[in-house]
Amino acid sequence: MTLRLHDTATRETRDFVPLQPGRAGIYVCGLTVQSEPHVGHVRSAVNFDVLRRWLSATGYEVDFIRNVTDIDDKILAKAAEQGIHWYALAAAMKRALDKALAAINVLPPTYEPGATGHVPEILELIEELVARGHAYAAEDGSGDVYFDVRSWPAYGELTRQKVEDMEPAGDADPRGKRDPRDFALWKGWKKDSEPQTAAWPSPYGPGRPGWHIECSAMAGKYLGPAFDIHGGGVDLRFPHHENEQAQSRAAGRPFSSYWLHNAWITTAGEKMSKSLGNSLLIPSVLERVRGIELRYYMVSAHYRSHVEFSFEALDEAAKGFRRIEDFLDRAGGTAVASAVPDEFAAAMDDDLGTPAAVAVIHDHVRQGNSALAVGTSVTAQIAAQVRAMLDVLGLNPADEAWATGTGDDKLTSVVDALVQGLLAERAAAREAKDWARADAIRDQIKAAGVEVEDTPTGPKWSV
RNA sequence: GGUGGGUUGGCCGAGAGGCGAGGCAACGGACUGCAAAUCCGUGUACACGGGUUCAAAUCCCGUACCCACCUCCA
Repeated sequence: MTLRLHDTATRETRDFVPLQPGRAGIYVCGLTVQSEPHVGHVRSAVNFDVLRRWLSATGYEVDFIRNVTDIDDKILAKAAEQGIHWYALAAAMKRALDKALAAINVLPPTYEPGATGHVPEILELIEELVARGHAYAAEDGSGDVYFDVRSWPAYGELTRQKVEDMEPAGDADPRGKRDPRDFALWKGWKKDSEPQTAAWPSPYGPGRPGWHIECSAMAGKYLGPAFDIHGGGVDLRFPHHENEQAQSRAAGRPFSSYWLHNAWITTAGEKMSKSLGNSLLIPSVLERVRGIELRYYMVSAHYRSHVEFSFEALDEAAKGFRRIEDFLDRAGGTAVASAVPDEFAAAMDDDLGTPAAVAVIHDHVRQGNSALAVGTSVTAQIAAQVRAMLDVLGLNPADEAWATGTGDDKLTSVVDALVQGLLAERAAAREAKDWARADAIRDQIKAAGVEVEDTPTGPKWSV
């Protein structure tokens, strides 16, 4: 079986053929750390985390590079507004991002390069482009360096657009540009409005990297001139990815073989944009559902499908996931099967068909529950398969990534001791067929927020 | 104007010519002292109008509405 991926550059779902057998180099555009992460950011991270896990599960050695843009116009502007250093804002938002991603079990990338740490690589690439006649220093003394769109006939190939049809950038500063569509590789330091810490020396004068160039430079450094997969959100297709590809190819680097783009998650039909201010921040979402439930919600939709976020749908997903967890609880054990079922693998191989993959998990859960009812030995085997499938999706409840603090364990044992006392009383009442008394005890426990279920092996409680 | 995507049952959400993915909710049954959980069963779904075909949610033509990108964006 071969993994097939939908390449947005060719608009085809085609076999994944790595440049080197058994290895996969992936570059994903991470975030500009300018504000708290919301569910949209997290969706992208989860989608590509699933890709990475599936490649690993099928035997690939994966180099997963996800950048963090730690300097740009917005970071500078927001920091200035808040009266703090731009790097203080970037660092604080980076910590918030790390926390959010850890809460939904997104594996840390192999390496997470930042723009500010790669100025030499960026300048090297710019110089290469200037030398080849694809970039020029602005003649207005601004210190900017632009990519010359007209010098690269393939410009627009990624998004199938003709340069003539593109709207000229209305808000762009046209100073010194040969064409309004030319974009900045290097931004000259504006000494009147920007702190000195936001400028690095360069042959063009002090300045900082433009937005797109960092990804080309860092992908080149860590994955080489040619690599397998480049990912990001759909909005990045243009201009960001188009520009990345143009820059890289104009510098003689073949760049990415496949382009993957995840769709949006919206609220009230609107894009969850930083500028709209309707962001659903992760900490507040996690007050409602657990991280594993949020992740399940995201994985149950296909990465290329637009999702309309709603708390109702999130709650439903959480219930659906608990059904899986309940089965694993009842089945006991922690064994993980060495291989996932064929239907699951087929679903994943088909452009990461996580909805179908989740359906396979539910099918197994149903079979497992049936097996459990008659007490057959296949139960453990089914549970092990379910865990293997959940592992691929980053949803195995036994994964230590989901482990809660030690305080919880202590609390659990205290509650257990209290509940057990009441359950013993209830058992005595049931023994005496005093149903009214037994139910009263159950209601009393329930009123405290603890559900009691009678199982063949005795009563079980859960919060 | 250019480019790309969408509209599926009460809800979420797959599929991409022929057996009704899966989940949530609902209803009926089994189990249970009663519940819960679980299992079994129950659904005239594919925006609209034409067309192709033995067969269309799926392909073609047209229409409507929605969304994204076109140099801030996951």
